[in-house]
Amino acid sequence: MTSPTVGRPRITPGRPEVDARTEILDAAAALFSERGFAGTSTRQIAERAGMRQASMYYHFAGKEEILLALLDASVTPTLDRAAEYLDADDPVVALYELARSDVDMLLAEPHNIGTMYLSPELRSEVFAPFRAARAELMGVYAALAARITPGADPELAGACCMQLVEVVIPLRRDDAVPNGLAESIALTCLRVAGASEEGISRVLGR
Amino acid sequence: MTSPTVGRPRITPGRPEVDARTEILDAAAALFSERGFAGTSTRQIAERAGMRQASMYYHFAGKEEILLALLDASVTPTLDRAAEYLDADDPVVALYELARSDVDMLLAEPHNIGTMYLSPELRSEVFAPFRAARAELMGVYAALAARITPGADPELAGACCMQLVEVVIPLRRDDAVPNGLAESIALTCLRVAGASEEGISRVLGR
DNA sequence: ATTATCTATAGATCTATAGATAATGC
DNA sequence: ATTATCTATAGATCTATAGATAATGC
Repeated sequence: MTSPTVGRPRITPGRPEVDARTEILDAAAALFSERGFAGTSTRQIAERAGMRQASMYYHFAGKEEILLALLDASVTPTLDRAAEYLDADDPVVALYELARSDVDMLLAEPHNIGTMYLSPELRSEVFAPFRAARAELMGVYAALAARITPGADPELAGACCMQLVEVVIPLRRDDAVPNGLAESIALTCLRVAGASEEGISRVLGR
Repeated sequence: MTSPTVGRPRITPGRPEVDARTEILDAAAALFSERGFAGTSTRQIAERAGMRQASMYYHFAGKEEILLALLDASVTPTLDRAAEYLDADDPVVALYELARSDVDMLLAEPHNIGTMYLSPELRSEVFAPFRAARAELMGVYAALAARITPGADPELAGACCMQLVEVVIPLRRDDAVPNGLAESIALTCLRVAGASEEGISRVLGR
């Protein structure tokens, strides 16, 4: 977790208190978010992380493994939390809280890593676990929406809610995140899922 | 518009009735949508278009110009149409029709070119006109939403409506486009914009 | 001896240009 | 002569590996 005491020193010393792996992940997150996966070279990552291009390979087997580590770190806590909301007593409150916390999570990431979620490189087999986790998250949105409005197409409602949550990605990219965004989007998700005015005021009046 | 009669023949003849420029655009749209801009090489584009890599440069100055042509062709008709809805008598009907036709347009594209809208390569100055057109389209959504619910944040409502319309992009990528998608999404946009039940039934009962 | 870096580089790209060539048109 | 292709290639990457090196730890 700190600069190594062992091993050949870097030409320019790394940040103290941060280990090399974290420096690489942080550099890659910034670059992937801004230029995309294919548009970022291993040299750029290493340079931003304060080391030589080849040194990166001591910590990661390749560029894909770096992206995989970033995506896993971003989706795992989200999914763990979503599972808790699934069996909540009140699906309206649960959907609100789920959407709100997902938006907050996307805002709390040090870089706008959500930009990568739609990236075509994720089609590769390497990222199958990440795609599966995303599908599972969408399933939670769909299940909550189905409990709120039993008649509607739950798949579509789930996709719409997730899509709506992810509006934070372009807004953040354009530095256009307003105050109270998470609550606004969560509320909008309730409307998308067809929650009644009564259900909505139940959430707001807590 | 047809295979050229003049000029050195291709090694493998192109599709008849389609000019080379169109073949290049079509090949690039397919590849950009599937692998992204940086992930697609000029060689891949040319090969899919049935010509040698260098021959492409007779028709386009470079890879960026191909993408620009594709994006322009996709956004220009959309924007022209949007302007007509702006001054409609009934903003609820107008928002519904705008969203519906945008979804239909994204579905009608021969390839899922909407995938490129979030691509980080679009930050380049070359694509400023495209970004401006998108901002203008979002302004139309915002203006209609503001007329429907004067109290709310119009910027946010516009962004949410556009984001919702673009749910068609991941759905199409996953081959999960249900019947009546355009109408469902357009209706959901009305809910997002805060349309009253009365306004919604006005749209549905036409 | 172990660790974490470094330098150097092989081999595979990739983009764009130069210049030749094979058609038609005049 | 004009057009639309071709071949060939320069020059700039880019990824990953091999092997050397400079620290600490034992």
